[in-house]
Amino acid sequence: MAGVSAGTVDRILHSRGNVSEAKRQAVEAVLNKVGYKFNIHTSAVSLKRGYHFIVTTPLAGEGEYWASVSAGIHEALEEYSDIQILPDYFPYDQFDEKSCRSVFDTISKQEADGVIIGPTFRKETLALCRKLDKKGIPYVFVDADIEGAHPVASYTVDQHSCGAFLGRMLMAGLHEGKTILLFRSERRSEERSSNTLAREKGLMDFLQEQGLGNQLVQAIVPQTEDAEEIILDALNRHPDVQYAIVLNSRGHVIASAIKQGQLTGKIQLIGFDLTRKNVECLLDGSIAALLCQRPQLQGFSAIRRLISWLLYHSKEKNERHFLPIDLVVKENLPYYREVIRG
Amino acid sequence: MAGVSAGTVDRILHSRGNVSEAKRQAVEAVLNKVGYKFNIHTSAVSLKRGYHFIVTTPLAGEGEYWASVSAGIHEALEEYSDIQILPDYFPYDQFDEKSCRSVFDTISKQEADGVIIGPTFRKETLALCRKLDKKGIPYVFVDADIEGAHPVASYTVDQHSCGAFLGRMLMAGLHEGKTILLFRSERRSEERSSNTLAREKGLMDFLQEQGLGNQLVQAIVPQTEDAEEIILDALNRHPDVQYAIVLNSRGHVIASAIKQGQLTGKIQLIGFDLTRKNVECLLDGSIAALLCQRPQLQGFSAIRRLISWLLYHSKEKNERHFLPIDLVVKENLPYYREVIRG
DNA sequence: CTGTTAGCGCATTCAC
DNA sequence: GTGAATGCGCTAACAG
Repeated sequence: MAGVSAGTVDRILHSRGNVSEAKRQAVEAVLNKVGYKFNIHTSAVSLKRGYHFIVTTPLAGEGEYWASVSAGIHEALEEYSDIQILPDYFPYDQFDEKSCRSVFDTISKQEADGVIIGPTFRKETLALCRKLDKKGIPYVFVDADIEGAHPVASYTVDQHSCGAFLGRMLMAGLHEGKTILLFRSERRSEERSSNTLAREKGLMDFLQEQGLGNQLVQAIVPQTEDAEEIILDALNRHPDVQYAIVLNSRGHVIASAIKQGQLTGKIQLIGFDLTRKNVECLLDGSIAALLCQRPQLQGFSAIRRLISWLLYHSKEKNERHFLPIDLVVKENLPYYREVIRG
Repeated sequence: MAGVSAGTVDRILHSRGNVSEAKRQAVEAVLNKVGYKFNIHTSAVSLKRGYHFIVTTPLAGEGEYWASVSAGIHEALEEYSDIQILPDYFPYDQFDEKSCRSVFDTISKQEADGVIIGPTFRKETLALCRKLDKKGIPYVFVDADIEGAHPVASYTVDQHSCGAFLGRMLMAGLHEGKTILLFRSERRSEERSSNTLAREKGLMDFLQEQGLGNQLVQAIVPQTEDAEEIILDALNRHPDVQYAIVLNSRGHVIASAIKQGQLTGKIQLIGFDLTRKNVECLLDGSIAALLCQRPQLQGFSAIRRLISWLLYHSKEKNERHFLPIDLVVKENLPYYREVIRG
């Protein structure tokens, strides 16, 4: 239509240069007129080449949070199976900075076309990102964002809103004179998870605003064998407790203690994440509700975005996507399994 | 690899016949061995042809429920823009059986490659489906399912669970001696929406089970001008009301009355669907929570399924998909807009 | 029944 | 700078 060959159009589409200004304008005019839309799939077919993606997240035990992220990644690979992608997993120990450092070191020596990072340690992650930036390897964050890095995109949840959302649920149900008992996990590492901290701040800010600040008490849960005892002890010390809450995915630990103490139904436990253990507790009634953050959608979106970046340098870098926060109870649980788009 | 030509493989892949049993087996063996995966996009490219889809749902006013379904449909068309699809909208009046009948009549005379149906009237829908069955035109249900029809798939929400979910939320927050006031809309048509009825049954069953059955009272909301007055009157007659609930998307009507009566904050209103008007009420606090059923995902999935059916007679007919039920309050609202997959 | 050929949108390679 | 040729997975049309 513009009187040029396919080669020239290709050079223009991908800004490869070596095109005269006149022809460029002519072709772009036609492109606009016919509403040209890039076809990522035929492009991939034609390219023939495969891609090598590195996925580095905390080690995903079966049925745990990070396994859902992986599930989303696999759904995306299935969906885009016409594009050859080889995922390569590099899990690290989220409680051990050294493990993270050594894994990230290995990664920075690898050749890869893209990296998906589920970050935990800020310093280590930034170091890795700097190396990737230097090599020009695109990367995407899931679950948490790291300031100062330059990812193609990040897929996270606004944890402050998450905490506020929890606060709203508590406020809606809290009876006169009753209290909320917040269980905090003792972290093995010195630094507590930044996601958990942000949730806590969101919750506290909300409760303060609503004048409920003094109805919340706290207890520490150790990672030791006698956790159950300590939890029960805390529950007994606070007979007015109506809600027990946990800001990470370890709600099932509190649930065990609640079952042990025959307190099921007397105390409403609210936790985070649809892990297998938490789901079991939701079903047996020892957990009243779980807040969830679409881990599968995170994984799915990450792959999808890397593909669109690699095949078609689409849009700007540094997109920050905040995914929905879902509330799951026994009644709507069956419909939350493995749903990305239907 | 099987020593046959592409033509033969194609005949086998699409069960077009005219293939000897021996070659079929040989080819299928190879297909399995190499893990062959059909590529729907290159197939569409090669086919060159476009598709004509008919979409028939209740008329979608801007910002209303059915507009979200349409939004999902458009997102899918965007996603699959390499496949030429022409959507054709045939809205009907969901309060007028005759309008539906006449629209469905028109549709049954059209040529189409697929139909998406948002059903309201059982008899009319069944009549349409029978004609489509006869013509061999595939169709998909969104929002509601019709027994006795043979859709390729349906994308709905389990309304009974929806009602139970609402019941759970009410139970969690209900104070001693307080009541729940259920507002029912007077339907212009004789038959009340089957979705609403199923929700109601789910709610009642749940409350009964939990021994809360007698804490619920009811009031009828007319579709007339004086609705607000009648609503306020009902609220005044029941001074113990803690929760007001509505089982359809008209929660904003009750919210208006609540605002009028200066009852915001005193009465917790729970409704359905993220329509524009409801969202406004969520933001100003007159609606406490909304239950939602992913209308966009319904539309998206419907298109996606029709495509996969047409291009690759994949899987069985008659899939029934139940989508998640979400709870939206002010705090998680911002993250629920237009999210299909990220 | 089966193989050949042409062509869809796209990208690479190479000659001019 | 530019175009022509080739090939990716796929399908339709046709020849045998």
